[in-house]
Amino acid sequence: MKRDLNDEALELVARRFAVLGEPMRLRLLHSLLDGEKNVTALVEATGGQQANISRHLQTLATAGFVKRRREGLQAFYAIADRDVFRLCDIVCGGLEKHLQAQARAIPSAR
Amino acid sequence: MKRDLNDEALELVARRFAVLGEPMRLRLLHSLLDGEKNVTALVEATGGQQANISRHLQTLATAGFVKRRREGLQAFYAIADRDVFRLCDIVCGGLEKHLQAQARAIPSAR
DNA sequence: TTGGTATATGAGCATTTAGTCATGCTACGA
DNA sequence: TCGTAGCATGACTAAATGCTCATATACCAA
Repeated sequence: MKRDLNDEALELVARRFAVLGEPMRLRLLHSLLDGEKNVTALVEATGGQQANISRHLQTLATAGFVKRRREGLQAFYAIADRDVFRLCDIVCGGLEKHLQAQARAIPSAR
Repeated sequence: MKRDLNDEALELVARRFAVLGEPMRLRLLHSLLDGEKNVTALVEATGGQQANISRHLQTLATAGFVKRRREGLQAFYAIADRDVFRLCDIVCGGLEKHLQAQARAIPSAR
């Protein structure tokens, strides 16, 4: 099944992958596995700086991976698209296969 | 199901996403959908520069998404991990949902 | 109104990375 | 052996991006 592949769509798809291509953002998504949290809680959970966490959350929200809910002073973030975990599972699976293949290629490392 | 989340694994997973986070690399993978191709063919198919294509292929190969086969003067590349298309399908699906949600949020754009 | 709290954001620096040019390397044919 | 074709890679530039500091904004309580 050949997909229509115009430049704009390609950029959008690549952009979504790129958003997931940052360890801190994956860490944030992981922290949100057990439900929504406010920024302060995410700062503590990830050990990052508040400004940085806030920016990453903005990036994740813009891409639609998380959603934001304001409640008074606080902003609560939650997973908006659970497909993100299917993606991570597939990547992790591929990663395992790849690392095993590398291990086979370098027997001394086994 | 909580995953063990050490920094190293996180970097590896993020790295794999990041590799898919470039339009030209997605274009290359797409070009390889119908079977292996040599570098020259991929240069023509994507309209890129030879040096750049070669670098992107290197990146894809290091991540294990494509494999390389030398035959005389030529280097043939082929998809090594078809899961990459499952990933793209999920991202495309999420992208559609996200764009539709944005469209609903900005009725004038409909 | 004043002060404090939670989050967002402007500005700047540092790092990474895509792209390009030139060149190197390897295999092959004459 | 010499020349050429196909591909890889060193060196460089430009752009994008993550991070941090300081500050702005929004909200709440006294």
